Amino acid sequence: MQTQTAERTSFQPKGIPGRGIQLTETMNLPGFVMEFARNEEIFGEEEPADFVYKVISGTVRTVRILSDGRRQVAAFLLAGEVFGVEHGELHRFSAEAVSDCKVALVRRSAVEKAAELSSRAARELWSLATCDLVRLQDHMLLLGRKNANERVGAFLLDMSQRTKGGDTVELAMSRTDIADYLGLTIETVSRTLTQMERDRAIALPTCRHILLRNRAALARLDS
Amino acid sequence: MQTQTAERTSFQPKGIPGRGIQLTETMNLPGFVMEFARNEEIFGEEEPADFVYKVISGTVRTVRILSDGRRQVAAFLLAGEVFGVEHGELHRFSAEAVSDCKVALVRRSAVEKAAELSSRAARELWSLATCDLVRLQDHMLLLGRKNANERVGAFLLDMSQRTKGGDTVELAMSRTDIADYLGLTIETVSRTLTQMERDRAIALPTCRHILLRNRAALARLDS
DNA sequence: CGTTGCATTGAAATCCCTCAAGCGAGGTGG
DNA sequence: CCACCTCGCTTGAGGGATTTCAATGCAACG
Repeated sequence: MQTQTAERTSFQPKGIPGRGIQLTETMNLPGFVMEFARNEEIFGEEEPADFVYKVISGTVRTVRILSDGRRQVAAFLLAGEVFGVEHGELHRFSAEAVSDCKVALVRRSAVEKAAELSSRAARELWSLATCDLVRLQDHMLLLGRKNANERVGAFLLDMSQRTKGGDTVELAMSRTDIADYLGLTIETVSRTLTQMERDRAIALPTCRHILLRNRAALARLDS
Repeated sequence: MQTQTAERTSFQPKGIPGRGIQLTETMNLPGFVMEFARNEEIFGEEEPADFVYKVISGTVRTVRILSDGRRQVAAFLLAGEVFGVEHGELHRFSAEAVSDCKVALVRRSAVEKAAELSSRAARELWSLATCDLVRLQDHMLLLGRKNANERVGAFLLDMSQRTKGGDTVELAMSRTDIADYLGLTIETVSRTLTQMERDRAIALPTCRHILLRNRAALARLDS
């Protein structure tokens, strides 16, 4: 899970240094791009939150872990999405590469200065946070009150919408990641998907490649 | 549950109109105070989010409901806490008075203008959102990965800390509210509290009045 | 061709939910 | 004042959804 992050400590711009990173619509700030291999840690819990991150390509997960190893995936971040924005000085969760991916880093101080200078930037920064809030609230309802079928159904519909692949969903993440995101076990996720296939709601050409055959049936599980 | 909110539609300042509402440290904006009776709705899901709210006294809950009636309490807001800040034009959840309470209202437009004019205000507004994020992330871990004991234990410790009542916790909310907050049933909450009392971790002089006798035992349940 | 890392499947166990009854405090009316 | 009701909380018994434990399948890789 945690491979070396030693290279991080040197902070060598891996991309085009000084080139602007389009963090939000109007915030174009200096930064650099780094690549992370599958399962590599991007930052760890309790580490200083000196950067703000944006996924360029690939998929990232944010994770919280209990002392006994129980794990909760807080979010999956797809290309174009921003993460690592924190309230305090430290990260409250860790971030890891689900697949090999490219991530843009912008100094937090630069982001804060931009927000200081431009109310438009400040508003966009606030918008990032409140977008996250909306997502988290929905997810809280899912974790607190939905059963396994509803959780998996909502997950597939959400991924389908976000990846814009029509009825085809390419999952970058493993069953374990999905389970930890949905508050289930890997076995329950697997069984639920199998059952959905039997019910002709989906097709599973391969385990990472899912075809939505009956969105209505999946949506019916939702509120 | 939903008593009349008709009086809301007139928006008569109930407090000292024009007097500043201390929304955050530096944001002192014109607004007014309203009182809500126990279980009265403060605003509803899908209603225009024209105001930002701050609890003056009493306790408020924010709620999301599934079509079949399943309910998730997203948060309990205590005196001094701000709620109703939204990403879009509409509220994504409803807010109700847990107990009789006083709530200050500030026009959203006023808040946005303040954030426009002062980067300090903008930063504080952002801070409100990210504070919520931290809380929601913790709660997500609770809902996704903790068992009934851990959930109730964490809830008691959290309430104890926030109400600053030492080892005494006065619960403003019913078992139903607690259950819907923790993603459990009312019966499980009740049984868990009873068991904690048997284990001498807490005492229950009355059902709304809880004494923490062994914080370590409660905390041990946490990560 | 064995190994390794997921994913699937089955059987048994468990935790929590559901259903149902009882209890106690508070309010109301006779 | 007491009977009566209501509402919220507690308690019990039984059941069910999900987890746990264990085995198997399967594709990728050296």
